[in-house]
Order: sequence, then structure tokens, then C-alpha cells
Amino acid sequence: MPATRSRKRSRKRAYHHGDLRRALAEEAVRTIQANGVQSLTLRAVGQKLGVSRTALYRHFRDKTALLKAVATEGFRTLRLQVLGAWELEGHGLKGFDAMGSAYVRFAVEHPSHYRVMFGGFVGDCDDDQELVSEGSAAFAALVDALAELQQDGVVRRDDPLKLAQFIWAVVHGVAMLAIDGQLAQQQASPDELMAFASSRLRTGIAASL
Amino acid sequence: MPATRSRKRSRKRAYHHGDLRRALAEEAVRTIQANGVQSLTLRAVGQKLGVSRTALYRHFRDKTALLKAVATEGFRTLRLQVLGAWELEGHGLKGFDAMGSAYVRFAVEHPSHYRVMFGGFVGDCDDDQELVSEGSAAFAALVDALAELQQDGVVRRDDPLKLAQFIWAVVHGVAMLAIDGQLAQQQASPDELMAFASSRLRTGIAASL
DNA sequence: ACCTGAACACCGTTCAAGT
DNA sequence: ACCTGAACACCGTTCAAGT
Repeated sequence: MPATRSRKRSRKRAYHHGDLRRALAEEAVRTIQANGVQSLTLRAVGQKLGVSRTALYRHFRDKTALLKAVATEGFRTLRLQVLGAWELEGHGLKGFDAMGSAYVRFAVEHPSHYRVMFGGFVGDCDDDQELVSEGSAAFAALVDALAELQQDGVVRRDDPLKLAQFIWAVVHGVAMLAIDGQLAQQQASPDELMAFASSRLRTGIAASL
Repeated sequence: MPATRSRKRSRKRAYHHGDLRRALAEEAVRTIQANGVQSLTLRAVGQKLGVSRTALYRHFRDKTALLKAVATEGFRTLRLQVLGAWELEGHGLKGFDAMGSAYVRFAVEHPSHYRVMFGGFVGDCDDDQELVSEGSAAFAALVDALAELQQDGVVRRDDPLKLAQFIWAVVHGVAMLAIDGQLAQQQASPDELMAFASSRLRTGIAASL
């Protein structure tokens, strides 16, 4: 009985020492991935952590701020997975294909999390510097890879920023259509479409040059 | 005074005769375009039409069903605008570019409406046959245009369905990034990116071949 | 057939109060 | 410094009741 009490107290003490913010964000990610953004309530996330439903307001300005933390974590994971694929395949065009596949795979495996990042739930994100910088870092991974491919002489020397925006639009579009079930409705798989997209991105869709 | 009363009554009578469903959907579209999906409440839409907040349930199963009607209307408008651009430019590759521009323009000009169509708010749409068929019709416009371009010998003879999914992913990706403000953050304009995307879609991004 | 009003079970957020 | 409990102003939805 005293043991239980002390364990409980020490856990609570940990929150007092600055872990509650992180715990809240992690619990939010779990809830969202399990049941979607709509199911995320501040009351439930507080209860899950054994804390009052208003305790959150000591660490986040409002619900949107919590969602911004979720989005930030999403951009971080996305960047790491995309860069991991790029490295694992040893860069080059093969590595670039792997980046695209990894991007779409992340979205398909974490659809609700991906929607928090791009579904307009966070609103204006200029007030969250961490979110902005994680988003930029993820995009920078794409720009860097393209610049390297240009150095290798396998990608045309357009403005790498513009090229990256274009490629991003393609993978983002494939990911979004997949998440929405629009591809499933046409009996198409995200992987298959992404593979086709990769090949078309390289050789173009025109029959004659 | 009697005039006012009779006008009021005749308006109410119109709803009785089957216009309330349409009026609710139109009001929902207006509200969403003005203030976003989040701001749509059944209470407010009812009040705006001078009707009880529960009157809606005679015409829609729930809020999701209303959103499905909004999405359906969105797909209809999108198809008409895209086809209009295609016709106006006299088909061909020029017409195809115009389709892409029109698509992105619709999304940018009606961001909240576009999000209802693709933001996961409608959930499974198999129970709304009108929504499914309007979505299919919009996609079919793209497939038909591509098939014609193949006949003209200006687009490679891949499976037109796969080609259409790919192109759709590109324009959808550009549209979504634009709506999200991701492009603005990089000082890029949707039109400019779409123009670049159009040219890259035709000639490919590879430097050699 | 179509609509209303009250009621129910939820929300996010504020704020005085506790430790 | 951090958390709580009650309170406030909202939601979507149900259902008996009205015309």
C-alpha cells in the first residue's frame, strides 16, 4: 500500500518536472493514430494520463497548440524515414525512388497523423517555430537529394527548389489520394501508382520527345 | 402586416414542398466557403433558414450526410470548370494545361469546399451513390481527355486509367500544398508551380534522354 | 409528411482556488 | 510552479409531441 502510493507519487512528480507536455503530445499522437483527429478530446487525453482535463493548459495554449506538437512530431518522423530510405539505397536514382516510396508509406501507415500535418487543423503555424523548422527540414531533405542528383548529372538543372516543390506535390498527391480511399475505389494500390509516377517523372509522359 | 405574414408563409411552404434539403445544402456550402468546415453547425444553418435546428434530420441522416451533399456539389462544379477550360482551349495539349490550371484554381478559390471533398470529413462514401458518381464523373473527364491526347499521338499509350491517376495526383498535390499554405511559405505561387509541373509532366525531369 | 422544443451526453475553455 | 473543480457557452442527436 505505501509502495503503490509512492510509485504513484513519483509518477506524478515526473510530470511536475516537465514531462507532462511530452506525455500529452505522445498520448495525442496515439489517440489520433488509433481513432482519428476527430476523436481527440482534451478530456480523454487528460484522463488517460491520470491528470485533470485542464492540466493541459499549463503546457499548451489550446487544443490547436497540441495539434501543432503532433504535426511537428510527424514531420520529424517523416524526414527520418525518408532520409533512411535514401541512405539505405545508397543515394542515386534508386535512392530517390526509395524516398518517394517511403514518403507514401509513412502517409498510408499513419493516415490520421498525416492529416494533422496537412489537413488544415493547425491553422497558421507561424507562431510555432519548432513546427516551421521541422517542416522546412523535411522539405530540405528533398531539395538536398535533388541537388545531389543534379551534380551526378541525372537530373536536369532547373531551380532545385522548384523541382523539389514539383516532386513534393506528386508524392503528396499520391499520399492524399491513397489516404482518402480514392485509389482504393479504382482498385489501385498506392505503391503501384507511386512506382508508375516515379518512372513517368523521369521519362515524361509525351510519346514524342 | 398581412403581406409580410403571407410572404413568410409562402417561403415556409416552399420548404415543405421539398426545397429545404437543397436550401440546407446550399447554406452549408456558403457557410463552409466563408468560414471553413469547423464553423459549420447544424444549429446555425437551421437558424439562417428560419427553421428549427432539428428540421435537418428530415432530409439528412446526420451532419456527415450534409457534408456529403456539399462534397457532391463540389465535384460537380469542379468537373464543369475543368471541362470548360478544356473546351475553351480547343482540346489538345494546350487544353490539357488549361484543365490543370482550372483544377488548381478551383481548389485555391474554394479551399474549404475542396477540403470537404478530400479532407476525410465525409468518411466512407459508399452509402451516397450521388457522391460516388459525381466523383467518378469528374475523374472520367480527365481519363477522356488523356485518351483523346493518345489518339492525337501526343501522349504515350500507357493505360489511360493509370496515367489519369498519376496526373490527378500531381494536380491534387499542387492544390493541397497551395491550400495548406506550404507554397506561400516558400514564396511560390500555385499557378507558377502548376505551369512548371505541366512542362515537366511532358518532357520529364531527366537530363539525359 | 414535416417540423418543433425539451432533453441528453458530450465538447473546449476560463478562472478562482488549492498545494 | 503546477494542478484541480466548478462553471460557462457551446455542440450533435434523440424523441415525444404538435400541425
